[in-house]
Amino acid sequence: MDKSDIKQAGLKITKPRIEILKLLETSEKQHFTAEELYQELLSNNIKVGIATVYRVLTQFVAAGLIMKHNFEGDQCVFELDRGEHHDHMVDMKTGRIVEFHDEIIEQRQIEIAEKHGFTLMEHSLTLYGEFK
Amino acid sequence: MDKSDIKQAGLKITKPRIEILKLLETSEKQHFTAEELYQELLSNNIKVGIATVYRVLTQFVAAGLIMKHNFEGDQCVFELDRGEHHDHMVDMKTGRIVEFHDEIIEQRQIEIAEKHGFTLMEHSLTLYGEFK
DNA sequence: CTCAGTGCAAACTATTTGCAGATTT
DNA sequence: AAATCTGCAAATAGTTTGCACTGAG
Repeated sequence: MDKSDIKQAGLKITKPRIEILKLLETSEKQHFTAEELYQELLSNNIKVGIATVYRVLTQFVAAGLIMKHNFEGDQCVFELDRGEHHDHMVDMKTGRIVEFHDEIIEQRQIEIAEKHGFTLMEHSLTLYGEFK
Repeated sequence: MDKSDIKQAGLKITKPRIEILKLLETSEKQHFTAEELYQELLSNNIKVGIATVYRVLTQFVAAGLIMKHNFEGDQCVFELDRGEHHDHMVDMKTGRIVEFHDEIIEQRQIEIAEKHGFTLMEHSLTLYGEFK
């Protein structure tokens, strides 16, 4: 149940929060900019302010419910954190985003970090190109 | 010689361009935000406007002289394109940036792209953590 | 001399914040 | 009722643009 996640994060269960989480959970599309979420809510006749969308997203990121990505371009995208780490391929023409995971790369990163005396906390790998 | 690079890019050889390129070429620091470059130029008693710095950087990126990176946070960083591809490790405490290159990871990315019918054009891999 | 380049200030875009009223618990 | 949350509008931060002047070729 989604609502309990909100509560567990120490946040009150409000309409904007429920609806944003629902969108991220049930949409076919998995990655949204704040603006896209905002527009989507409006289309669904849910009145919210864009400021609330940003605030809620920030809180959800802090709570570990969702993740925030900084792809190329000027907007960040958000997606539900389903617990399975993955990286992204971004189609530069269409904006389509596909996820992937590769153990060899993951492993290599750890080795490289060790070799450099670097405590690896997170990483971001994004491939840019075009789907045929 | 740096000036010829500017000319080859179809740009006139002007003070701001020469100085920005020189900074990127000769500084110990390899990665700069637009603001840092601007401040550095001012400290060296070179009068430029921040708008010019942004314009010149954009032109240099288009010309392939420099590269632009979108690490976490809100500012982009620029570095000279020395032709040798590399990825980055960013120290989240100090901001220190160290470059690395790993053939296995590079290779893996190509394979993954192929497997997904994706024409890989560029990629960005950044490790976040802390140097010991 | 001509056209590209520059500085300045104003414009823009994405995001954040202050505040008074509305909602959750 | 108390504390959090919300919408609105104003504020920010980074970056871009319009314009009249300057400087490179």
